[in-house]
Amino acid sequence: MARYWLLKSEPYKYGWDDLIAEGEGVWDGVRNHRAKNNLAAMEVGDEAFFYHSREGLEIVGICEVSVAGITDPTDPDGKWAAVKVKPKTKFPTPVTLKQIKADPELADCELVKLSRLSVAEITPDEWLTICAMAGL
DNA sequence: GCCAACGTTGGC
DNA sequence: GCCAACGTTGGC
Repeated sequence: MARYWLLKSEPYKYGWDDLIAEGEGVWDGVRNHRAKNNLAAMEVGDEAFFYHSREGLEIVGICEVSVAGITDPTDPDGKWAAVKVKPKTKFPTPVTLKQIKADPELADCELVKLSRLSVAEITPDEWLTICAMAGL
């Protein structure tokens, strides 16, 4: 069963444009257990929103997990998880955090409630709602 | 730049 | 094993 996710990144470190330029990106550097659990639960073909934190504060597009269940190459102990993602769809209209917070259907999502979580799970309902807001 | 929320660390 | 202190993250 495919699940949905949200990946946060600071655009000045690694933004949507960087992912496009590379074609495929390794999602590593996660040092939070809950985020790690989410990473470890991802499967090839799962889709994830790409969210710009600190700057922009909006979901800019959708990427797809291309390789799942790898160990973080930046972790010398090999304890942390990582995945590879490929860009899939750029949103016609980015969905801002403000819009998400303003929508009662989305007010409970991990992104809003756990603002410091860098890898969050998105329910199918939330997924559809956000896609609709993005103009897809 | 500030501060709230969360995670981690270390003393007991 | 508890909890206070500290560091980091991320929205504002």
